[in-house]
Amino acid sequence: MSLKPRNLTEQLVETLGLRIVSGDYPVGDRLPSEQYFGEEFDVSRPILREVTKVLMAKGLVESRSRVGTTVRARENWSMLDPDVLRWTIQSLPEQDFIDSLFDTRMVYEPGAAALAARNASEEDLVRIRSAYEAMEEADTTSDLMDPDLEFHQAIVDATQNPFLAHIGRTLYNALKYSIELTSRHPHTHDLSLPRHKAVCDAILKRDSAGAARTMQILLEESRRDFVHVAGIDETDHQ
Amino acid sequence: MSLKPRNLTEQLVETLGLRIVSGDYPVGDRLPSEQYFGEEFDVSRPILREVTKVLMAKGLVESRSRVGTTVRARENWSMLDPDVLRWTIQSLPEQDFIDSLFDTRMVYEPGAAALAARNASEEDLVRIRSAYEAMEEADTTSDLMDPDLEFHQAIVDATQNPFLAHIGRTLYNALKYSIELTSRHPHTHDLSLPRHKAVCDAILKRDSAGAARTMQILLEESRRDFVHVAGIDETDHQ
DNA sequence: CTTACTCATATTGTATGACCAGATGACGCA
DNA sequence: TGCGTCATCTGGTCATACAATATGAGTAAG
Repeated sequence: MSLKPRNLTEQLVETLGLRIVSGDYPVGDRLPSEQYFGEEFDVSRPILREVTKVLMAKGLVESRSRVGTTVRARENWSMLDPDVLRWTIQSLPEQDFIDSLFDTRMVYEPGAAALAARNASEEDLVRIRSAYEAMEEADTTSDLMDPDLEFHQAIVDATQNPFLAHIGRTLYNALKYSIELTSRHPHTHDLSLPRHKAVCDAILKRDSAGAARTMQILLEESRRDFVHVAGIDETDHQ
Repeated sequence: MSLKPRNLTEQLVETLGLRIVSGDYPVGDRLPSEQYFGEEFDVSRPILREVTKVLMAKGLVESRSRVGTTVRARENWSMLDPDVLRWTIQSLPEQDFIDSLFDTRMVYEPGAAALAARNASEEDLVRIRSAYEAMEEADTTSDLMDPDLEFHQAIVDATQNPFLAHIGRTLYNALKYSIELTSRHPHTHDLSLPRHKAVCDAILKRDSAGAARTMQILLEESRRDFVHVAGIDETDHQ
């Protein structure tokens, strides 16, 4: 996934972005000059300049004319940028990432579900139900992932709010990438399907309070599934 | 604010980004070639290429080799990117933007406040209280804005969650920019200060349920203040 | 010895021109 | 009409050059 660098610039963005997020170049420090990087990677300066511009666009660095390019403080990084997120996953301990991710989901997804119950169009409702039905038909936990994410995405899209929809899209992609990266699918609870159904039904009935409540329960359980997997993994290593 | 294009690339990013977000180049359409833009703006190709890379990094366009650069679907845009947000504000009807923004805040800020009540460090608590005290000392509504935003920022930072902190930072900056752009400060309600105090106290007492509840009330009121201003403005124009 | 100035250097900003390779679409041929 | 060929367009990459200024070392003045 996303490991198909189509050109030199993307390759270098990948390399340098990961280095920065990993802390190889500490916050506040100046990056090596364009000329240096040009020699290290054997690419021309225009390429390096394109790379720098991309990293600037993602908030990782800032460039001052005739001075150099410095790493910006973490709070300026575009944490929800797909690339930054991916680099974060690759360089952070997995559990920390999962914790932050689920904290975020639990903060905003119940409210998003409530809003979706109010704002969803007929097409949105169909999409949500379809996603749920696809979950019912999944055989293995890995088959379950895509419809599951589609279910959640359909809900946040149904809020009709571009910010919420975007946040959801980004987080779910990150979650998916994280699962694929570790090849460890969460151990799905038996109650998972009924609880998704509860959320689905609440939204279809446009019961926003119920949507929020059931979504919260769903997320708590989903989080436990992840913790469970992580726990198994740790004991395996001992 | 942010109207200080330091170099050609940033100028052009500003121009083209705004054009795209405004819909001058429809979604799915191909942008004019690099050569064309080079002639329209009288800049060299490397500059145009840097601009394109930046717009790609923000999710606005995608570039396929030997084919062209096309505008991506809106759901791929990095809606929380400061630049994209600014262009959105400039091209969207203001009320739509405010609505979306407050919907988002109301979805995630009560939960963030609750999390902050649990996770805040001692420094965070001091910062939150200081921000509140600065609000008390403000004389005019425009003096109130900065401490107000700092108050909310301090709270989301106190969650210790990089995603939530980043979302907050971005949205508050957008809100600030929107206010400054229209020069219309919200008509602050008399109960605004006590209600901020309620949130502050709840977090200081580490009462997460109380923090969520008081924050929700605060936001509902704050939203009304904005609607009020917008209403006044409309009647003025008639 | 301290301060102020000068200047070479380093570094980013910009432009030009060139070549490559692949996607595209028009054209001509069967 | 249908197919294959090919000129053209477009982005990808490179080499090179010059501009402009922040920086810091070195120098001169006090």
